[in-house]
Amino acid sequence: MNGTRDDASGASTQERLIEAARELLWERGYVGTSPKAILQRAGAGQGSMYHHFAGKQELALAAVRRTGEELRSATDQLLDGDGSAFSRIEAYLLRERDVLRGCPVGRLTMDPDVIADEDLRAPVDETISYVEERLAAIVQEGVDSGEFSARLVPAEIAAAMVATVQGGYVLARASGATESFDGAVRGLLALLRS
Amino acid sequence: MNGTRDDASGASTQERLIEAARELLWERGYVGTSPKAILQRAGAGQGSMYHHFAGKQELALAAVRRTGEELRSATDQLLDGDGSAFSRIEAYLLRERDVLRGCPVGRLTMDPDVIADEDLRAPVDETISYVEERLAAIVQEGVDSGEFSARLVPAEIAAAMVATVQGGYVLARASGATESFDGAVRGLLALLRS
DNA sequence: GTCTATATGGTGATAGAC
DNA sequence: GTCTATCACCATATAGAC
Repeated sequence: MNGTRDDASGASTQERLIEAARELLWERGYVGTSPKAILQRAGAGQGSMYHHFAGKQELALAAVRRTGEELRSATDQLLDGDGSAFSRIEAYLLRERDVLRGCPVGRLTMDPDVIADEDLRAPVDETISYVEERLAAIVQEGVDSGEFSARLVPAEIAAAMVATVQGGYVLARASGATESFDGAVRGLLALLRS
Repeated sequence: MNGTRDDASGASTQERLIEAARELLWERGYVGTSPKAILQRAGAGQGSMYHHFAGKQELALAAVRRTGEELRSATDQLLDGDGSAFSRIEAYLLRERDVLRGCPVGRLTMDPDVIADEDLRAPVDETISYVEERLAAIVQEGVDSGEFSARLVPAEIAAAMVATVQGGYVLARASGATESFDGAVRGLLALLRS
């Protein structure tokens, strides 16, 4: 059994296929990623993928699920802890990001074949909803403690935060530079402070 | 000469090709759109497109430029006029949108072949920058008139506004519903008011 | 489990008749 | 200007040997 191998170089073929698919889905999306490209990046032969997965969709599903899990877990690390509501939100917004690569989960929402496939869309939806809900709970804490105005609706503020990040990627990729992403985040933080 | 024909049904073949390309680029992006699909939607034969355009890229370029022009012009209509800064910004944010279809310009930033092609990216960048700059000027007006806090940096607030809209599309398409788009916009407006 | 054929249809473009 | 071949190559998947 090799199911326990976990490092990159000595990983099983199945593992390398999932990792190659994750990279390509991030770079090129679902429509822009061919099984051939995945196999080449994974260093596997044609038939290898169809032994482990029924096809492109099933492999992509495994890849998207894992990426979603990773993102939720990274979000937990940023939002857990006992700082003020503002400081935890700031940590989320100012988190180091590969801005010009975009969000590996959010970018999939622009992929027509992902949105058309309930199974592929589900992990995307779950991940984004999870982040929204965690942020909303922290905003609620801030409202309860008097840190934020009681007029704010936590779910709406949380949606604005996630949208600012997701849209920040759009601005940055349009201009080819990270400034507008950083600007959008600073603008939102300024509004939160005022 | 038929270059002056302008309506949909009686439009020239070249015109129908551009319109078909605009629709498909919106729905499926550049990578997801084939010349064949464009020709079928335009009701044109294979060779027709290569008479008017050098290839897929050149046709897409004409389509993206036109979509960008339309979006800038629609933005002008919303932001021109003499209401308060807040009311004009509100008009922009609350504008009627086909939320689940996403932004016909912003969605192209997630297309690897658009971002890799300077000519295709240029009209995307120009359009998004234009909207940001127009909004920033209005925020500046609001700061000057005392409507907004002088601590706000207009370019950052404008970036947060455009990002909220662009990211709102991501939230909506992830969930398959428009609520989170509306929530994000309402959240941003609440922060602007407070 | 992995490999090398092989198959069917799509992609992006060209050639040349009408 | 538009059409119908035609092309070389890619996308996605299957078959079957090893």
